[in-house]
Amino acid sequence: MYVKVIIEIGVKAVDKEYVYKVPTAFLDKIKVGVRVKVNFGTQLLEGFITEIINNYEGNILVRDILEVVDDTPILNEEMFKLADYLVNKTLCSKISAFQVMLPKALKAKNKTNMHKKFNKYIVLNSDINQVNDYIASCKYNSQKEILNKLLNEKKVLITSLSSGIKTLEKKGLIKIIEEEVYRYNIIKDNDFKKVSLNSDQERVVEKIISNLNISKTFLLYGITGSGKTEVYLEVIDNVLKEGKNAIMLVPEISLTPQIVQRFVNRFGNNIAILHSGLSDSEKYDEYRKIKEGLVKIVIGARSAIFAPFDNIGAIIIDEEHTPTYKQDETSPRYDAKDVAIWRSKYHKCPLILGSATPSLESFARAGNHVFELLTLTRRPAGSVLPQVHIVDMKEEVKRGNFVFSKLMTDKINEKLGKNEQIILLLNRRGYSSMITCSDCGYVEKCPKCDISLTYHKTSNTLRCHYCGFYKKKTDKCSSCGSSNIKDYGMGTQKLEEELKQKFPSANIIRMDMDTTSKKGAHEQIIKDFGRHKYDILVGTQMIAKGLDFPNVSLVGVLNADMSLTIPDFRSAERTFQLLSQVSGRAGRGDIQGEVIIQTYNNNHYSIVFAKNHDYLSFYKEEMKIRKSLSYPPYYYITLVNISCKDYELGFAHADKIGKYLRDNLEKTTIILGPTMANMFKINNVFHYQCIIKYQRDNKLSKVLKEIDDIYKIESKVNVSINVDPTRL
DNA sequence: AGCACGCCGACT
DNA sequence: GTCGGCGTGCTC
Repeated sequence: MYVKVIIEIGVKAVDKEYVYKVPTAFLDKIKVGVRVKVNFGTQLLEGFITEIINNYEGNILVRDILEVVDDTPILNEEMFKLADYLVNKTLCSKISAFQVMLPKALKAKNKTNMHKKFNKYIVLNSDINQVNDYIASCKYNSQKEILNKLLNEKKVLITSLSSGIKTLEKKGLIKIIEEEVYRYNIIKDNDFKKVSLNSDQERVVEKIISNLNISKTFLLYGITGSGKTEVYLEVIDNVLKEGKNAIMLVPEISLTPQIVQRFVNRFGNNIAILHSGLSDSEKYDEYRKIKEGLVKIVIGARSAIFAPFDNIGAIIIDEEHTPTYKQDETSPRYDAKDVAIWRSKYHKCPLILGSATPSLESFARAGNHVFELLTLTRRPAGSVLPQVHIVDMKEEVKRGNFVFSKLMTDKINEKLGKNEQIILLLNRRGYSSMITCSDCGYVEKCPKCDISLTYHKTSNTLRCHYCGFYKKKTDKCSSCGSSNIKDYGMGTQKLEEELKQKFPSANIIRMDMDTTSKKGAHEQIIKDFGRHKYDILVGTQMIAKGLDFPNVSLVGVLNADMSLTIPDFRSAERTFQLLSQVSGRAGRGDIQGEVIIQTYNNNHYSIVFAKNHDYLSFYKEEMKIRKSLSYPPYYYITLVNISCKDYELGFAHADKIGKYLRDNLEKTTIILGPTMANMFKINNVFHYQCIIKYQRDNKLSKVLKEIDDIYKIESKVNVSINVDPTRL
């Protein structure tokens, strides 16, 4: 007897089935889906049995299986089929498809920290200039890589002490810290009372539970405060009554104890929570609880969609528009929504996508009756929407107010005087440099792609990283003629200084990547702010979720334009979503909330429609633009990224790939590029990209596979393919 | 990914 | 003379 085995190596070149012989002693232990230990080259490795075959007729010398690891299969039939789907859809390796479905603890190489409660991290221990000097003079690539990573990420999780880390620690450039792994400890509140549903919610719940045994996707479009969570709770309740299980995805950022508490109150300890704060062994514990049927509900971020239930009754994806449901960085580049649709078909159960600001893709699908649209439009009685002011910063700048408009200053003083709290939202700056007019806020755009042009210092040009269009940088703003144009951005630090100077009596807390890198720091800040330890909370997007504080009467958006000028065709959509979230947070009547949005683009439709809580008008306007420029949802997009350490060689291959795509895809398909990717040079590797736009192309998947196959052998040039990317 | 093999430069 | 750097190639 022989078996086919997929080896546990995450490399495309060995992503195939290898045949091994089964010694007679193991004959009864061999099953498809169990792990085995085998010799592979000179190494001892683990792999998964994918097929049992009776005889092998190839002429390769077949080796023996050394050990059978599991008594019962790790992979079931659904997982095999789902892996096939992922391989086809995202062009990932089979082993990476298996790995994404399983906890890391099952990996053979993962022998560290199985029972530890602490994670080890490395952080920088000296100033940035010193680090940069060291990088410039150091000849060891591993050390340079560590330092570069730390410069980008500030804190890096480590599983072992490499010699590079040891050396850097000895030299005092970095230090190793240990942090307790954060754990939820939520106890059912027995005093809690079930909220009764209003007629709107009842109608929606009825519709869903009358389809509990059908694979069907619902788009639950419910304005902020309309009670989507009660609908989820009720649907899950019905699913459990049928003896089935439920999966609910929420964005990592809103996986807060408060949300979890509501589910625990209703369903007790029937719930597994999967979030990034768990250690590998804790994730493994949760996985086993799910697999062994000890829990009926899974709540978690993106990867929780793979929860190994074998009788799913409903899948819910809350805040479905959130881009993090798509894994863009690492293979498999899957979209949890696609996996959810696949699983809902497999299990014949409904999928509910909920949002107050649905993605254009989902709303368009609802319009085409691919999804069924359900709406919740009623807010609870007594709730009052905040008053939203838009401030034109072009006028303010003329008066010398660069950071705080007059209205913002006055309102902050007013609220401080009444002992009420304030949240200030500082949009994070885009990742590439744009040239902004300080007088009118105009950012030069590509005439063909309608995205911001990025400034390239070396050639003094403004370039579009979608299509390659470029023009020389001029000294005058092409909108207002002002010569006051520069690479302008307001950092959190500058803002903080100005805040302290202007409002010296206020207690201010900052919340961003720097202040929340410690586990639990995020929750601590929210808790402290909720207890009014601080008057003003300043932060980036991450605070937009947690604006539900009864004593907050003013939310200020300091630079609404920052997300608008990010060179991405979805920048208007992202801006609308963010501002809607900020403006839709209703007060309970006792304190009237106010929102101030500062912007240079005060007439931009995404800002105006967000102020008016008008999703439908935004949708219509944005769809027109998407249509005229052939963007999603009218066209699909696939991104081909070509990277290479050698500038010339990288370009040559990118060019060749571009030509190949043009020659072999259908004529209706649009191919842009190759261009230099937005982040062109990272860690001395050059990145090029081709953008493929298509409505239907029967040749695409074959052509992409061909390219992928060629470059998994080529070692100097790396090609990664991203189907339906969330950003370009 | 590892690990071996193999081909060049700077050391006991 | 050799130790060790990392480019290349292979793994049932």
